[in-house]
Amino acid sequence: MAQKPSIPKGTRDFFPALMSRRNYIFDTIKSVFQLYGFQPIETPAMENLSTLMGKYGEEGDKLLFKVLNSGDFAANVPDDLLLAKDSIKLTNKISEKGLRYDLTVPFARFVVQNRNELVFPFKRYQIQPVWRADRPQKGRYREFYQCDVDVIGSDSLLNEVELIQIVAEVYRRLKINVCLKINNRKILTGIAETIGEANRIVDITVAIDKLDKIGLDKVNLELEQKGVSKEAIYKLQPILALAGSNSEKLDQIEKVIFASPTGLKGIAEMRKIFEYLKRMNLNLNVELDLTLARGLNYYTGAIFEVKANDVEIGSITGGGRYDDLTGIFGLPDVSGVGISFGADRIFDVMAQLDLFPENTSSAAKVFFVNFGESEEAYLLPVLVQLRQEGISCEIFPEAAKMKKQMIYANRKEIPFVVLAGESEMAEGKVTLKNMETGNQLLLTITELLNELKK
RNA sequence: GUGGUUGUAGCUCAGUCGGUUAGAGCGCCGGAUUGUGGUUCCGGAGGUCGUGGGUUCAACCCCCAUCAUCCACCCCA
Repeated sequence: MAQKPSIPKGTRDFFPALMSRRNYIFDTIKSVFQLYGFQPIETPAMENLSTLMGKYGEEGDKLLFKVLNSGDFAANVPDDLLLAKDSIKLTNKISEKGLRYDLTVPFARFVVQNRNELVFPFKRYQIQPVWRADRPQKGRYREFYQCDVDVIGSDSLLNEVELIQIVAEVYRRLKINVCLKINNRKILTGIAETIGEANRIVDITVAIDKLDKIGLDKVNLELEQKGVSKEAIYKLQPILALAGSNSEKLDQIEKVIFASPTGLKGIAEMRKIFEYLKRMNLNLNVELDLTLARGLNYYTGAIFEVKANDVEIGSITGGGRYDDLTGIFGLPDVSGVGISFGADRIFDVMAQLDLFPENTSSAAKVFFVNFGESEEAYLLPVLVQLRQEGISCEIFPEAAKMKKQMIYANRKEIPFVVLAGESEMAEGKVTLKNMETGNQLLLTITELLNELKK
C-alpha cells in the first residue's frame, strides 16, 4: 500500500465523468469568447525563466516551478557557488526554463515576439494549465487551468465593457450566481497620493484588499506594521467606509482625491464604463469596490474580480487593464486588458451547487452485446452504419457473459443496448433495449436507425 | 515559507484500560438467474494498522523521527 503509485501534491487525475463536466465548462467559456470575436492561441508549458522572473513580485518568483537544464547541469557550476548554498544564485546556473505561472505574461511575450504578424487590436483567448509551487489547500492547486481573454493594442474602455459582458454571459450560461467587483488602480494611486504615501501603494492595496475578510481594525494594524504613517491611516478611514451606489461612491471619492490627476483620471474611466454598461442591459451585479486591489502589480487601470454568491471559495474570475506589460519585453505603449476564468474553482462551485446538466456524459449512445463470431459478423456493418449517421456506438470486444456485458453498459451509462443472437439474425432484425425504461423493441436495421435518430 | 490536523481494506470510517484471531458499511468478485444491467438473497477475496526507530513480557493504541494528507496564514484562480 505504501508503494502505491501517486501523483505530485496539488495535482489531480480526471476520470471520464469528470472530464465531460470539465469540458462542459470549457466549451461554454470558449463559445462565449468566440461570440465576441476572440480567437484561440496556445503557448508552451515552459517559458524561459528570464521571461517569467520578476513579473509576479518577489513572492511569485518563489512560486515558479523551475526546470532543470538538460545534460550534466552541475558540471559547470563553480565550486564556491555550490558551497555557498545560495539557492537563487545556484538556480540561475542550473535552470533557465520554468513552467508558466499564468497565461498573461506568456501572452505579452507572444505579442512582442510576433508583433509583425498580428492584427491589432489583437483579441485572443487561451485555455491552458498553469503551475504554481504553492502549498495546496481548499480551492488551490499546483496545476490548474486558466481561461484567459485579452485584447491588446487598444485603450478603449469598450474593451473593459465587453469583458464584463462576457463574464455576465458565461455565468448566465453556467447558471452560477455571481457578483462582479470592479475598481481602478488609478483611483488607488490617487488615494495613496492623497494620504501622502504614494510610494507605498502596493502595501496599502494589499492591506485594504483584505477589508471584508479580516475587518477594519486588522487592516489598520497591518498598514501600521507595514510602516504606513498614522496620519495616512487616519486619512484613509473615510475612504474605506464609503457606501452607496456606484456613482455615489465615485462622487464621494472624487471630493477626497481631487488633487490627484491620476486619481481623477481613474474616476473618469469608471464613470465611462458605468455609462457604457447602462446601455448594455446587463443582467449582472457590478459593484464598485474601492477596497478591491488584486495582487498582480502589472495592473494600471480597471481591475475586476468575480465571486460566487452561494459558495465560499475566493475569486473565480479576475483581471484588469495593464498599460505596460509588453514594455518589459521591449514594446512600449501597447495597452491591454484581460480577464481570467478559473476553471477549476468554477468546477468546484458547480459541483457544490449541483449545477451540471444531466447529459454531459461522453459515453457512447449505443452498446452492442457480443454473442460470438457469427453475431459479430452480422452486427459490425450495423455499427459502421450507425457511425456514418453520427451515432456513437461500441461493441464489446469479446463474447463475454451477457451479464458482464450488461453491467459494462450500465456502468458506462450507455442509454441503449442492441442484442442480436440467433433468433434476431434469422429474422434479419435486432433487439433494441432502452436501459432506462427497460423496454425492448424488435426492429429491422432501418427501423433501428430511425429509432436512434429520434 | 509559518502554524495546526489526520494517516487502519479500493472508498468512508469504528477499534474499549496496551492483551492473544483488527471490524462495519459501501464497493469489488462469484453464485441464485447458461439471452438481460440498475432492486433482492447467498457466498468470497482483500490489511506489513503510512514508514523507521524506541518503551514494554506484549503496541493499531504510548514516545521520538520521518513521509504523506488536509486545513489556516502568506499569496492567489
